[in-house]
Amino acid sequence: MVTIKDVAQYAGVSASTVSRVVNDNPDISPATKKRVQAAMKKLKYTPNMAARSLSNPKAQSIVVVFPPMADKYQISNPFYIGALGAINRISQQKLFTVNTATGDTYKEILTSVKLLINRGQATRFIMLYAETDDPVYDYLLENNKLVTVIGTKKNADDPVKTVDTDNHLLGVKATEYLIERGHKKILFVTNSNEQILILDRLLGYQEAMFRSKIEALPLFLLDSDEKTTAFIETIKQIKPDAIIAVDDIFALHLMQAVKETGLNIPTDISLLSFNNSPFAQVLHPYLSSYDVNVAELGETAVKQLIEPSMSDNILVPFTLIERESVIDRRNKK
Amino acid sequence: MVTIKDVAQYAGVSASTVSRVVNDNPDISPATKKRVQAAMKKLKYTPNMAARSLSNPKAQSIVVVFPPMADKYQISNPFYIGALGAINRISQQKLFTVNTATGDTYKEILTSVKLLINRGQATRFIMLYAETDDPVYDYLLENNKLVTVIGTKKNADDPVKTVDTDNHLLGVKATEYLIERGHKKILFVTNSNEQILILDRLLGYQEAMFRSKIEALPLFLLDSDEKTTAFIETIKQIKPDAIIAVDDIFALHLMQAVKETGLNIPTDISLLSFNNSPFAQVLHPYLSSYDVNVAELGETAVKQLIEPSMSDNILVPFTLIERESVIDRRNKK
DNA sequence: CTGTTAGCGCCTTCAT
DNA sequence: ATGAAGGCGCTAACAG
Repeated sequence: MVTIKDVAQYAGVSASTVSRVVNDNPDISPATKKRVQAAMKKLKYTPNMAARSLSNPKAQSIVVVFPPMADKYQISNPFYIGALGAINRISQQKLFTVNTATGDTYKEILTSVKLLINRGQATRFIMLYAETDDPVYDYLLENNKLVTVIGTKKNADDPVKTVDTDNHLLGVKATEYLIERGHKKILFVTNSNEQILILDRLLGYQEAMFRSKIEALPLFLLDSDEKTTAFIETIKQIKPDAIIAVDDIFALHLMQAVKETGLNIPTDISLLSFNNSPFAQVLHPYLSSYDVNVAELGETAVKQLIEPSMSDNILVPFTLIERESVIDRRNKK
Repeated sequence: MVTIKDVAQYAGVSASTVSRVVNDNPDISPATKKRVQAAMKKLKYTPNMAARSLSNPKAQSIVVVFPPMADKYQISNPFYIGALGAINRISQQKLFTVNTATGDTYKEILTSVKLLINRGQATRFIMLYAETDDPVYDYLLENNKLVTVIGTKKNADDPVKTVDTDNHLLGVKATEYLIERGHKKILFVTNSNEQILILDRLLGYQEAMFRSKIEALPLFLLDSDEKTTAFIETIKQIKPDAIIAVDDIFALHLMQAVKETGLNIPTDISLLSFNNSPFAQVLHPYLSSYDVNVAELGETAVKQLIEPSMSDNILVPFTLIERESVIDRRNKK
């Protein structure tokens, strides 16, 4: 293994100098900087993370906090693993070590977090979820840790940074996309009305409908199996020409329900959803769905944590993945 | 932060002594051992991992190697995240730090692995996948790292440990389960015949059929969309009373295909699958599926890596999760 | 702008 | 069975 001393010797400088170029210390002459970098490259030097965080305890590690794993649905969303990948990638570049805090319950996650803190002086955290009654979030704040959450903060004045999708805009864009393609009766369906992100999307939908001077249909809340029959009835009565579902997997349920009405997707009803999870491509028609750009979400989170210049609250753009579940109805008239 | 010295002082011993009890050094008197442990507890001492791996470079870290993330399907299997959770949990107990190696491609994963090795002297690895042409596996072996793979080794004499599901037995049990419930014409359907695990399950199926003196149906390989019509034809002709699918998500495709024949699941055809992923509960009828016990797989992997006494190759039991897709046909006669 | 020194928390000889 | 001393690789004052 090649150490900082090897590089120093090879470059004819002291270890501190090498350390300085590694850490981008500004007051170092371009000439020696170049020489040292050449030496590092030549020797294939890679800093030892353990030594690093020993002498500079509060800086070199990022811990990624996962949501409770008891919820298989949530956890099997490739979002989490994708975020981990993205975070890993730039953390490696920036010479940060990444650890993970996991558990089946919030309590276990908290234990995991505490251990990491006591053990390795972890001070930087990325929370992959945002839940209202989450003790981990509270603990981190109480102990003055640096945290950025992918999602929203609990209270407006919490000292945490956030990266998130612009869910309001998402609602607007989805609705406009449908309207542009000749849809008039657009129904917004959700399986929960407790998450802020869902509310935001709904508001976006309503705004877009209003602006297009089309009457918005009331939200249909399908939050239990029992409401499925009511949903089917609603479909038969209202005969919407498009449905916006808040999530791919939920959209799959809707597909099954719609099928029972005898109506066809997408011929009779278009279906548009969010998250672009693998569930979008399980059954035909494959779902058109909005991708929220996990990689950028993850990268931004890391940058917010280690680059002081980054803004505190950032919104990341999304992308529509067009597949089979929405058709253009304009020429049908 | 409380250090080893604090504990030493509090217990009235030297730091070395504390270090020895932390590391289970045998020649330490029971009395002082007890006293030190009390002190540790009292002071809530947790060893600093960075310092630990600095002075004892080759021992304190485990890296978990993920499969390429480009494959969204594979990666969204909660298996990986579940394994990470289990590994995390006992690694924390055993005073090991866990890092992750990730990437979109094998090449990127390899880069990640190399970095970890050069940086933190990582020597212990858990591979979450087993693929025949995987450069990461080769690299790890060439460099004499300690590795256990969750799955199978490439060559019988590779110096790696393995934990795996007994896929042959899985095939046997699944088939027997169906037979016991009065099924006679059992069709085994797969979307690939290249993975060893699938072959093992198939062999298990054939063995069980043979032992029950029931004629085994030929394997149906549904590895492309074009073969769907052929599959539908086969169903109509053969009229199986049960189908074994190699994976939940694949089973979902089969459900859709079967529906087109006019036959009903489970009334006409039972459907049994493997992996017990969240996909099993997306559409009714919810799938009966075999759970492979991720937590134990992960825990065993860690133990194999750090406890010399553990056997090199271990099989972990599985569990059937009964839901709606299989019915008992015995009383129907 | 660069080198020297000390020390981060722990483990491991080497003594005793 | 236990303590003292040195060092792992790196960074952070402090000089100069």
